[in-house]
Amino acid sequence: MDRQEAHDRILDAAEQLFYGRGIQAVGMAEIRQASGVSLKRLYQCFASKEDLVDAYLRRRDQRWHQALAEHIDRHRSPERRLLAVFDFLAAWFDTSDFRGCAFINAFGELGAVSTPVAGLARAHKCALRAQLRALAVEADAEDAEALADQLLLLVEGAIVAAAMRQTHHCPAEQGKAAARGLLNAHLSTTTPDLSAPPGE
Amino acid sequence: MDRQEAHDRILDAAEQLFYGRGIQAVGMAEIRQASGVSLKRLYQCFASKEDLVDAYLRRRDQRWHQALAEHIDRHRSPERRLLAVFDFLAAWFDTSDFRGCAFINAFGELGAVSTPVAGLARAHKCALRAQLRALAVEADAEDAEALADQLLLLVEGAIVAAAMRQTHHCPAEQGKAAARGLLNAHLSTTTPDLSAPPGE
DNA sequence: TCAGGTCGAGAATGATCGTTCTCCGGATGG
DNA sequence: CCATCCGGAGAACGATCATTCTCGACCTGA
Repeated sequence: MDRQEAHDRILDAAEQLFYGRGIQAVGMAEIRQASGVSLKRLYQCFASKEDLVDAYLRRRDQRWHQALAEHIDRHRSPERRLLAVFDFLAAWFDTSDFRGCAFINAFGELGAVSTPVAGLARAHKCALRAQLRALAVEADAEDAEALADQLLLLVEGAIVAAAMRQTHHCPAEQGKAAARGLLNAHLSTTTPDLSAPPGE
Repeated sequence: MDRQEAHDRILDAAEQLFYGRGIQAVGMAEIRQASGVSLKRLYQCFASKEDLVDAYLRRRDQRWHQALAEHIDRHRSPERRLLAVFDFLAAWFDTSDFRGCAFINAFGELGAVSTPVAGLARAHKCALRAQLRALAVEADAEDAEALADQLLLLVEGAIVAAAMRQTHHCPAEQGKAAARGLLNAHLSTTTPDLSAPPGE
């Protein structure tokens, strides 16, 4: 097993464990065991647990945004692209190991105590807002900034609600419905009513 | 110092520390020092850290909901009462020690590892939804359940966004604006447009 | 004054954790 | 065949933490 493979296996194990149980709840020994990499190698690849956490969050951020972008890019019409965000969420929420937003969780756990973690969480949300803003601009919203802000609330709210839900009602559907309403409101002076869901 | 006062001082110190820095980041010794209560007494009042965390979350839940209800009850008109939720949030977000929702944070940190914590967090959000539902019913929304769900997304999203924000834009205002839009949409068949903020 | 009880301060205990070190087997190069 | 390096397994170290224990001071009631 070469260095690169060890690196990846460690990061895979760390992601699954950190995300699934919380960062402070999993020790380096457990990551070692789950990855099948020796402790020595582990510390060659990542100088400290802090480094590993950093790498975990960075890779997750990149993958998450890429997956979201791919989901959006399956659609052409600006409205559909915007609403596709919530379809992406719905699919994510149905993942068997879904446990909320890794960044919200990490921020709640370590945000007050680790500036790097707080910074990565903020950067993740900032990038999400930029993505939503771009969609709002595409959709010709009157005030794209305001729409982006409001959509961000819906997205984050849906993620939190989905993480804690006990019922099977899908917060992504609720968010999508709300987003349709907001989008419609932001377009109301120039375009026809979109309140009724278009067939898809 | 009698038992009751010790109990309260411990809980006060624990709340400030747990909320401000995260539960696992603060040790019993620090709570002892901050509360000025001896370790022996601390363990007489709370049999374990788990107990203390439980009590912290229960008291915070009760106080938070009571403060919200009081804020709502300053208004009479159903629309005002509903939107007052976001004024409550705005005031909360401006608190100097604001660090997001204690329950979202606790859930992210311990939800996967402690069933009591997960249960308390879920109960907190469940009560919030019930409160929003009541407001939606008062306001004669066509579908109070759906409106409550959507408002819940806005509230939780606003809390998360406020916890992480770097700018001084207030997510509570964004949430309020979005809520006005949603409320209006839910009333559109029966009542006049409320999109324009009423003077207050 | 004494016996009994309570309390605070902080040391002791036992567990866990991040990190480093030791030791050994095996691969490699001459 | 030998010397050298590298990696794996896991013991060792030092720190921290939750929890308990010790000890001495202080109060109380007779």
